[in-house]
Order: sequence, then structure tokens, then C-alpha cells
Amino acid sequence: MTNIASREAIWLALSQIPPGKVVTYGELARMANLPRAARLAGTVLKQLPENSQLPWHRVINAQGKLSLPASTPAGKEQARRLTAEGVIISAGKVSLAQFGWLR
DNA sequence: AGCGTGACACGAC
DNA sequence: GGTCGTGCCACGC
Repeated sequence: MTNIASREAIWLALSQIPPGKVVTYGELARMANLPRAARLAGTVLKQLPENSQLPWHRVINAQGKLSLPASTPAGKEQARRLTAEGVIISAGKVSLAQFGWLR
């Protein structure tokens, strides 16, 4: 599996996440057939272009929290988009109802 | 080739 | 509930 094919697999998996649901980095990697590439998922998301249509905001860490600092613009944007989709966030954590889609 | 780094995960304490 | 250590994949120097 080449490095770029892995990135593409992540992109594809990312595009499959429906609005109102969230997945963890590890789950995203599994969806992309890269069971142990949770870290890669993070680096790929980080390098996504601004203009991307992919739902990068639906990816959170295994503790149910947003990995982006709430102090940063991107962090606020992620929270804003999620709540706009009906995802309930309290104290930086996502409610279990929409967590763990595909499991 | 070696070593450090990161939007991570998981099992032990 | 926390913190720590290890394992992971890919990059960059």
C-alpha cells in the first residue's frame, strides 16, 4: 500500500460519513482498510486544502472529544459545523448517540 | 539510515 | 475519572 493510495483511501472513507454522525480517527482508518493508521488519518486531515468539500469536521478522537483546540479558528469552525448538523457537544465531548456509527 | 514529530489508539496502572 | 508507555503510519530533516 503506497503512501498516496492510503491518503486517497482516507479521503474516500471520509466522504462516506453521513451528516449528523461522527467517527474517530481509528474508525476512519479502519473504514479505509488501514486498521492501524489512526495517526495517518490525523495527518491527512491536517493537510486537507481549505476548499475541500470533505466533512473533515466529523472526525474526533477516541475519547469522544474534538482534537482541535477550541481556541483556534479551526476548532471553533468544527464545533460550529457539528452543532449545525445536530451533533450535541458539551464540554468538548460529543454525545454517544451519534458516536460510533458503523460498529 | 537514523531520529524526531504528529488533528491517534489502547492497555496498564 | 487521569496519566504513562508502547505501538502505529507517514514525513521531514
